[in-house]
Amino acid sequence: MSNTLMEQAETILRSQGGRMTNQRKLILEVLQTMPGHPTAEEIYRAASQYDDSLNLSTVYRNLRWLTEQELVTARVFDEDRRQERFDTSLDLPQVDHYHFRCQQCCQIFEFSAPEVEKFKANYESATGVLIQSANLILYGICAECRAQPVDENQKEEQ
Amino acid sequence: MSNTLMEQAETILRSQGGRMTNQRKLILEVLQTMPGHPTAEEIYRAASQYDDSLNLSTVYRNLRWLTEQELVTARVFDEDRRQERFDTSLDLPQVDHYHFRCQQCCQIFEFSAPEVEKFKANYESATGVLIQSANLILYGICAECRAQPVDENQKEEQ
DNA sequence: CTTTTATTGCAAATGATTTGCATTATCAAC
DNA sequence: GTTGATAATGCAAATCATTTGCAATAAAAG
Repeated sequence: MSNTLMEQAETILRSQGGRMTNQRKLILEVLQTMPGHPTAEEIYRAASQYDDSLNLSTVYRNLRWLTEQELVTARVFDEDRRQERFDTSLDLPQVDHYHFRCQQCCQIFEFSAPEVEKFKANYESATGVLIQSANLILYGICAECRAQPVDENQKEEQ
Repeated sequence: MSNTLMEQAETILRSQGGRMTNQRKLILEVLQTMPGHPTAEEIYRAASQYDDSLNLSTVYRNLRWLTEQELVTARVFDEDRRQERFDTSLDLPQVDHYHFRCQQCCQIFEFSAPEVEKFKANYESATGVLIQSANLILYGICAECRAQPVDENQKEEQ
Protein backbone atom coordinates (compact mmCIF):
# COMPACT_ATOMS: atom_id res chain seq x y z
CA MET A 1 0.00 0.00 0.00
CA SER A 2 2.27 2.76 1.24
CA ASN A 3 5.15 2.19 -1.17
CA THR A 4 8.27 4.14 -0.40
CA LEU A 5 9.33 6.92 -2.71
CA MET A 6 12.31 4.81 -3.63
CA GLU A 7 10.20 1.85 -4.68
CA GLN A 8 7.86 3.98 -6.73
CA ALA A 9 10.76 5.72 -8.41
CA GLU A 10 12.38 2.38 -9.21
CA THR A 11 9.21 1.12 -10.87
CA ILE A 12 8.97 4.19 -13.04
CA LEU A 13 12.65 4.09 -13.92
CA ARG A 14 12.41 0.48 -14.99
CA SER A 15 9.52 1.28 -17.32
CA GLN A 16 11.46 4.16 -18.88
CA GLY A 17 14.90 2.67 -19.23
CA GLY A 18 16.11 5.07 -16.55
CA ARG A 19 18.90 4.42 -14.07
CA MET A 20 19.01 4.45 -10.31
CA THR A 21 22.17 6.40 -9.67
CA ASN A 22 23.71 6.88 -6.25
CA GLN A 23 22.81 10.55 -6.39
CA ARG A 24 19.20 9.83 -7.16
CA LYS A 25 19.06 7.22 -4.44
CA LEU A 26 20.50 9.69 -1.95
CA ILE A 27 18.12 12.46 -2.92
CA LEU A 28 15.17 10.11 -2.56
CA GLU A 29 16.32 9.00 0.87
CA VAL A 30 16.86 12.53 2.06
CA LEU A 31 13.49 13.58 0.68
CA GLN A 32 11.83 10.73 2.47
CA THR A 33 13.25 11.53 5.86
CA MET A 34 13.16 15.31 5.65
CA PRO A 35 10.31 16.86 7.53
CA GLY A 36 8.43 19.91 6.35
CA HIS A 37 8.56 21.24 2.85
CA PRO A 38 12.20 21.80 1.99
CA THR A 39 13.56 23.94 -0.83
CA ALA A 40 15.96 22.52 -3.42
CA GLU A 41 18.79 24.23 -1.59
CA GLU A 42 17.81 22.65 1.72
CA ILE A 43 17.62 19.21 0.15
CA TYR A 44 20.99 19.81 -1.46
CA ARG A 45 22.58 20.81 1.85
CA ALA A 46 21.13 17.80 3.65
CA ALA A 47 22.21 15.37 0.94
CA SER A 48 25.67 16.91 0.66
CA GLN A 49 26.45 15.62 4.13
CA TYR A 50 26.46 12.11 2.70
CA ASP A 51 28.04 12.86 -0.67
CA ASP A 52 29.96 16.06 -0.86
CA SER A 53 30.52 15.76 -4.59
CA LEU A 54 26.79 16.01 -5.19
CA ASN A 55 25.89 18.94 -7.38
CA LEU A 56 23.02 21.35 -6.92
CA SER A 57 21.87 20.99 -10.50
CA THR A 58 21.62 17.26 -10.03
CA VAL A 59 19.25 17.96 -7.18
CA TYR A 60 17.22 20.27 -9.39
CA ARG A 61 17.14 17.80 -12.24
CA ASN A 62 15.94 15.03 -9.96
CA LEU A 63 13.32 17.19 -8.30
CA ARG A 64 12.02 18.23 -11.69
CA TRP A 65 11.89 14.63 -12.80
CA LEU A 66 10.11 13.59 -9.60
CA THR A 67 7.49 16.31 -10.02
CA GLU A 68 6.92 15.26 -13.61
CA GLN A 69 6.38 11.71 -12.39
CA GLU A 70 4.03 13.18 -9.79
CA LEU A 71 5.90 11.58 -6.92
CA VAL A 72 6.62 15.03 -5.59
CA THR A 73 4.76 18.32 -5.71
CA ALA A 74 6.38 21.71 -6.13
CA ARG A 75 4.66 24.67 -4.52
CA VAL A 76 5.43 28.35 -4.11
CA PHE A 77 4.47 29.88 -0.78
CA ASP A 78 3.89 33.61 -0.64
CA GLU A 79 6.69 34.74 1.62
CA ASP A 80 9.60 33.11 -0.13
CA ARG A 81 8.60 34.82 -3.32
CA ARG A 82 9.71 32.71 -6.21
CA GLN A 83 11.34 29.80 -4.46
CA GLU A 84 9.75 26.39 -4.71
CA ARG A 85 9.22 24.00 -1.84
CA PHE A 86 8.92 20.29 -2.41
CA ASP A 87 6.43 17.91 -0.91
CA THR A 88 6.59 14.14 -1.10
CA SER A 89 2.91 13.82 -0.20
CA LEU A 90 3.06 10.22 0.88
CA ASP A 91 1.44 10.86 4.22
CA LEU A 92 -2.14 11.55 3.21
CA PRO A 93 -2.62 9.11 0.39
CA GLN A 94 -5.95 9.30 -1.43
CA VAL A 95 -7.41 12.64 -0.52
CA ASP A 96 -5.84 15.93 -1.54
CA HIS A 97 -4.11 17.73 1.26
CA TYR A 98 -3.60 21.43 1.77
CA HIS A 99 -1.39 23.77 3.75
CA PHE A 100 -1.40 26.33 6.49
CA ARG A 101 1.68 28.48 6.85
CA CYS A 102 2.39 30.53 9.93
CA GLN A 103 3.62 33.97 8.96
CA GLN A 104 5.56 34.22 12.18
CA CYS A 105 7.44 30.96 12.63
CA CYS A 106 7.09 29.91 8.97
CA GLN A 107 6.04 26.42 9.96
CA ILE A 108 3.87 24.60 7.47
CA PHE A 109 0.97 22.45 8.62
CA GLU A 110 -0.83 19.96 6.42
CA PHE A 111 -4.50 19.16 6.57
CA SER A 112 -7.29 17.62 4.56
CA ALA A 113 -10.54 19.51 4.07
CA PRO A 114 -13.80 17.68 3.33
CA GLU A 115 -15.56 21.02 2.81
CA VAL A 116 -13.12 21.85 0.04
CA GLU A 117 -13.68 18.47 -1.59
CA LYS A 118 -17.37 19.15 -1.47
CA PHE A 119 -16.89 22.55 -3.04
CA LYS A 120 -14.80 21.06 -5.82
CA ALA A 121 -17.55 18.61 -6.67
CA ASN A 122 -20.18 21.36 -6.60
CA TYR A 123 -18.06 23.64 -8.75
CA GLU A 124 -17.48 20.93 -11.30
CA SER A 125 -21.14 20.19 -11.73
CA ALA A 126 -22.17 23.84 -11.64
CA THR A 127 -19.70 24.99 -14.28
CA GLY A 128 -18.90 21.89 -16.31
CA VAL A 129 -15.18 22.16 -15.71
CA LEU A 130 -12.91 19.23 -14.90
CA ILE A 131 -10.74 19.73 -11.85
CA GLN A 132 -7.39 17.97 -12.04
CA SER A 133 -5.59 19.41 -9.06
CA ALA A 134 -6.05 21.92 -6.30
CA ASN A 135 -3.72 24.06 -4.28
CA LEU A 136 -5.03 25.72 -1.13
CA ILE A 137 -2.69 27.62 1.13
CA LEU A 138 -3.87 29.40 4.25
CA TYR A 139 -1.67 32.07 5.78
CA GLY A 140 -1.91 33.29 9.33
CA ILE A 141 -0.58 32.81 12.82
CA CYS A 142 -0.35 29.37 14.36
CA ALA A 143 -1.68 28.60 17.83
CA GLU A 144 1.77 28.53 19.42
CA CYS A 145 2.77 31.88 18.01
CA ARG A 146 -0.51 33.43 19.07
CA ALA A 147 0.17 32.31 22.62
CA GLN A 148 3.75 33.55 22.77
CA PRO A 149 4.91 37.13 22.62
CA VAL A 150 6.58 37.75 19.25
CA ASP A 151 10.00 36.12 19.11
CA GLU A 152 11.87 37.71 16.22
CA ASN A 153 14.66 35.13 16.33
CA GLN A 154 12.41 32.29 15.44
CA LYS A 155 11.40 34.02 12.23
CA GLU A 156 14.82 33.54 10.64
CA GLU A 157 15.23 29.89 11.49
CA GLN A 158 13.45 28.13 8.68
CA MET B 1 -18.45 52.11 -1.61
CA SER B 2 -16.59 50.72 -4.59
CA ASN B 3 -13.73 53.23 -4.64
CA THR B 4 -11.58 53.10 -7.70
CA LEU B 5 -8.02 51.86 -7.42
CA MET B 6 -6.90 55.39 -8.21
CA GLU B 7 -8.86 56.92 -5.38
CA GLN B 8 -7.65 54.37 -2.88
CA ALA B 9 -4.08 54.84 -4.00
CA GLU B 10 -4.41 58.61 -3.69
CA THR B 11 -5.65 58.34 -0.13
CA ILE B 12 -2.75 56.14 0.87
CA LEU B 13 -0.25 58.35 -0.92
CA ARG B 14 -1.54 61.42 0.86
CA SER B 15 -1.14 59.75 4.24
CA GLN B 16 2.43 58.73 3.39
CA GLY B 17 3.77 61.85 1.73
CA GLY B 18 3.87 59.92 -1.53
CA ARG B 19 3.35 61.43 -4.97
CA MET B 20 0.93 60.66 -7.76
CA THR B 21 3.20 60.60 -10.76
CA ASN B 22 2.01 60.28 -14.33
CA GLN B 23 3.53 56.83 -14.50
CA ARG B 24 1.73 55.67 -11.40
CA LYS B 25 -1.51 57.13 -12.66
CA LEU B 26 -1.09 55.34 -15.96
CA ILE B 27 -0.28 52.01 -14.34
CA LEU B 28 -3.33 52.29 -12.10
CA GLU B 29 -5.58 53.06 -15.06
CA VAL B 30 -4.22 50.19 -17.09
CA LEU B 31 -4.55 47.86 -14.13
CA GLN B 32 -8.13 48.92 -13.65
CA THR B 33 -9.20 48.28 -17.21
CA MET B 34 -7.12 45.18 -17.89
CA PRO B 35 -9.07 41.98 -17.73
CA GLY B 36 -7.70 38.74 -16.36
CA HIS B 37 -4.61 38.49 -14.25
CA PRO B 38 -1.81 40.14 -16.14
CA THR B 39 1.91 39.72 -15.53
CA ALA B 40 4.17 42.72 -14.92
CA GLU B 41 5.36 42.41 -18.49
CA GLU B 42 1.82 42.48 -19.85
CA ILE B 43 0.96 45.54 -17.80
CA TYR B 44 4.14 47.17 -19.01
CA ARG B 45 3.32 46.47 -22.64
CA ALA B 46 -0.21 47.79 -22.28
CA ALA B 47 0.88 50.95 -20.47
CA SER B 48 3.73 51.58 -22.91
CA GLN B 49 1.18 52.29 -25.61
CA TYR B 50 0.29 55.49 -23.77
CA ASP B 51 3.76 56.45 -22.57
CA ASP B 52 6.60 54.89 -24.46
CA SER B 53 9.22 56.23 -22.09
CA LEU B 54 7.75 54.18 -19.26
CA ASN B 55 10.26 51.77 -17.78
CA LEU B 56 9.66 48.16 -16.79
CA SER B 57 11.24 48.65 -13.38
CA THR B 58 8.83 51.47 -12.68
CA VAL B 59 6.04 49.03 -13.32
CA TYR B 60 7.64 46.53 -10.95
CA ARG B 61 8.16 49.14 -8.26
CA ASN B 62 4.57 50.27 -8.46
CA LEU B 63 3.20 46.76 -8.44
CA ARG B 64 5.29 45.95 -5.41
CA TRP B 65 4.07 49.08 -3.67
CA LEU B 66 0.47 48.28 -4.55
CA THR B 67 0.74 44.78 -3.17
CA GLU B 68 2.28 46.13 0.03
CA GLN B 69 -0.66 48.48 0.35
CA GLU B 70 -2.89 45.46 -0.32
CA LEU B 71 -4.62 47.13 -3.23
CA VAL B 72 -3.33 44.40 -5.48
CA THR B 73 -2.54 40.74 -4.92
CA ALA B 74 0.38 38.90 -6.47
CA ARG B 75 -0.03 35.23 -7.18
CA VAL B 76 2.04 32.53 -8.82
CA PHE B 77 0.13 30.02 -10.92
CA ASP B 78 1.67 26.64 -11.51
CA GLU B 79 2.31 26.65 -15.23
CA ASP B 80 4.14 29.95 -15.53
CA ARG B 81 6.63 28.74 -12.97
CA ARG B 82 8.01 31.70 -11.13
CA GLN B 83 6.19 34.56 -12.80
CA GLU B 84 3.70 36.56 -10.78
CA ARG B 85 0.27 37.60 -11.95
CA PHE B 86 -1.46 40.61 -10.49
CA ASP B 87 -5.04 40.92 -9.39
CA THR B 88 -6.79 44.15 -8.46
CA SER B 89 -9.54 42.24 -6.64
CA LEU B 90 -12.07 45.06 -6.63
CA ASP B 91 -14.82 42.95 -8.13
CA LEU B 92 -15.72 40.70 -5.24
CA PRO B 93 -15.39 43.05 -2.30
CA GLN B 94 -15.88 41.53 1.13
CA VAL B 95 -15.54 37.82 0.63
CA ASP B 96 -12.29 36.18 -0.44
CA HIS B 97 -12.25 35.00 -4.00
CA TYR B 98 -10.37 32.12 -5.54
CA HIS B 99 -9.23 30.93 -8.93
CA PHE B 100 -9.68 28.22 -11.48
CA ARG B 101 -7.13 27.99 -14.24
CA CYS B 102 -7.70 26.01 -17.39
CA GLN B 103 -4.58 24.04 -18.27
CA GLN B 104 -5.54 24.13 -21.94
CA CYS B 105 -6.54 27.71 -22.76
CA CYS B 106 -4.86 29.20 -19.67
CA GLN B 107 -7.91 31.29 -18.89
CA ILE B 108 -8.40 32.20 -15.25
CA PHE B 109 -11.85 32.16 -13.70
CA GLU B 110 -12.70 33.75 -10.36
CA PHE B 111 -15.18 32.44 -7.88
CA SER B 112 -16.19 32.68 -4.26
CA ALA B 113 -16.62 29.53 -2.21
CA PRO B 114 -18.87 29.45 0.86
CA GLU B 115 -17.71 25.91 1.64
CA VAL B 116 -14.16 27.14 1.87
CA GLU B 117 -15.18 29.99 4.18
CA LYS B 118 -16.89 27.44 6.34
CA PHE B 119 -13.81 25.28 6.38
CA LYS B 120 -11.63 28.21 7.37
CA ALA B 121 -13.86 28.98 10.33
CA ASN B 122 -13.86 25.33 11.38
CA TYR B 123 -10.13 25.06 11.03
CA GLU B 124 -9.55 28.17 13.09
CA SER B 125 -11.64 26.95 15.97
CA ALA B 126 -10.34 23.39 15.77
CA THR B 127 -6.66 24.35 15.78
CA GLY B 128 -6.55 27.75 17.43
CA VAL B 129 -4.78 29.37 14.49
CA LEU B 130 -5.63 32.77 13.06
CA ILE B 131 -6.19 32.82 9.31
CA GLN B 132 -5.18 36.07 7.66
CA SER B 133 -5.41 35.16 4.01
CA ALA B 134 -6.13 32.24 1.75
CA ASN B 135 -5.07 31.25 -1.71
CA LEU B 136 -6.98 28.50 -3.49
CA ILE B 137 -6.19 27.66 -7.07
CA LEU B 138 -7.93 24.89 -8.94
CA TYR B 139 -6.36 23.51 -12.08
CA GLY B 140 -8.17 21.60 -14.76
CA ILE B 141 -10.00 21.91 -18.05
CA CYS B 142 -12.72 24.51 -18.52
CA ALA B 143 -16.11 23.68 -19.97
CA GLU B 144 -15.34 25.19 -23.38
CA CYS B 145 -12.09 23.29 -23.78
CA ARG B 146 -13.76 20.05 -22.74
CA ALA B 147 -16.33 20.56 -25.49
CA GLN B 148 -13.85 21.39 -28.26
CA PRO B 149 -11.25 19.11 -29.74
CA VAL B 150 -7.82 20.21 -28.55
CA ASP B 151 -6.71 23.37 -30.36
CA GLU B 152 -2.97 23.66 -29.86
CA ASN B 153 -2.88 27.26 -31.15
CA GLN B 154 -5.04 28.56 -28.39
CA LYS B 155 -2.59 27.27 -25.82
CA GLU B 156 0.03 29.84 -26.78
CA GLU B 157 -2.24 32.88 -26.86
CA GLN B 158 -2.28 33.98 -23.26
C1' DC C 1 34.15 -7.21 -19.38
C1' DT C 2 32.17 -4.38 -23.15
C1' DT C 3 29.08 -1.30 -24.84
C1' DT C 4 25.35 1.87 -24.90
C1' DT C 5 23.55 5.96 -23.35
C1' DA C 6 21.24 8.00 -19.09
C1' DT C 7 22.99 10.87 -15.75
C1' DT C 8 26.29 13.69 -13.66
C1' DG C 9 29.42 17.86 -12.53
C1' DC C 10 30.66 22.08 -13.90
C1' DA C 11 30.22 26.49 -15.79
C1' DA C 12 27.63 29.45 -18.22
C1' DA C 13 22.93 30.98 -19.47
C1' DT C 14 18.22 32.31 -18.40
C1' DG C 15 14.46 35.02 -16.96
C1' DA C 16 11.76 37.39 -13.59
C1' DT C 17 12.48 40.67 -10.37
C1' DT C 18 15.27 44.03 -7.67
C1' DT C 19 18.53 47.68 -6.79
C1' DG C 20 22.07 51.68 -6.97
C1' DC C 21 22.46 55.98 -8.61
C1' DA C 22 22.18 60.18 -11.15
C1' DT C 23 18.28 62.76 -12.93
C1' DT C 24 13.58 64.37 -13.00
C1' DA C 25 9.33 66.07 -11.46
C1' DT C 26 5.67 66.31 -7.69
C1' DC C 27 3.77 69.15 -4.40
C1' DA C 28 3.99 71.83 -0.07
C1' DA C 29 5.48 76.20 1.39
C1' DC C 30 6.56 80.49 0.15
C1' DG D 1 4.02 81.36 -10.00
C1' DT D 2 8.62 80.10 -8.12
C1' DT D 3 11.38 77.42 -5.17
C1' DG D 4 13.17 73.58 -2.53
C1' DA D 5 13.12 69.12 -0.53
C1' DT D 6 12.84 64.62 -1.77
C1' DA D 7 9.78 60.83 -3.82
C1' DA D 8 9.91 58.52 -7.91
C1' DT D 9 11.82 57.55 -12.40
C1' DG D 10 14.97 55.64 -16.14
C1' DC D 11 18.76 53.08 -16.97
C1' DA D 12 22.08 49.66 -16.31
C1' DA D 13 23.87 46.38 -13.55
C1' DA D 14 22.96 42.98 -9.95
C1' DT D 15 20.32 39.08 -7.81
C1' DC D 16 18.67 34.74 -7.21
C1' DA D 17 16.32 30.48 -8.22
C1' DT D 18 16.40 27.51 -11.72
C1' DT D 19 17.87 25.57 -16.27
C1' DT D 20 20.96 24.04 -19.87
C1' DG D 21 25.08 22.62 -22.93
C1' DC D 22 28.62 19.63 -22.94
C1' DA D 23 32.37 16.63 -21.92
C1' DA D 24 33.13 13.04 -18.54
C1' DT D 25 31.19 9.27 -15.76
C1' DA D 26 28.86 5.24 -14.53
C1' DA D 27 24.45 2.21 -14.56
C1' DA D 28 22.91 -1.98 -16.39
C1' DA D 29 22.02 -4.98 -20.37
C1' DG D 30 24.30 -8.33 -23.08
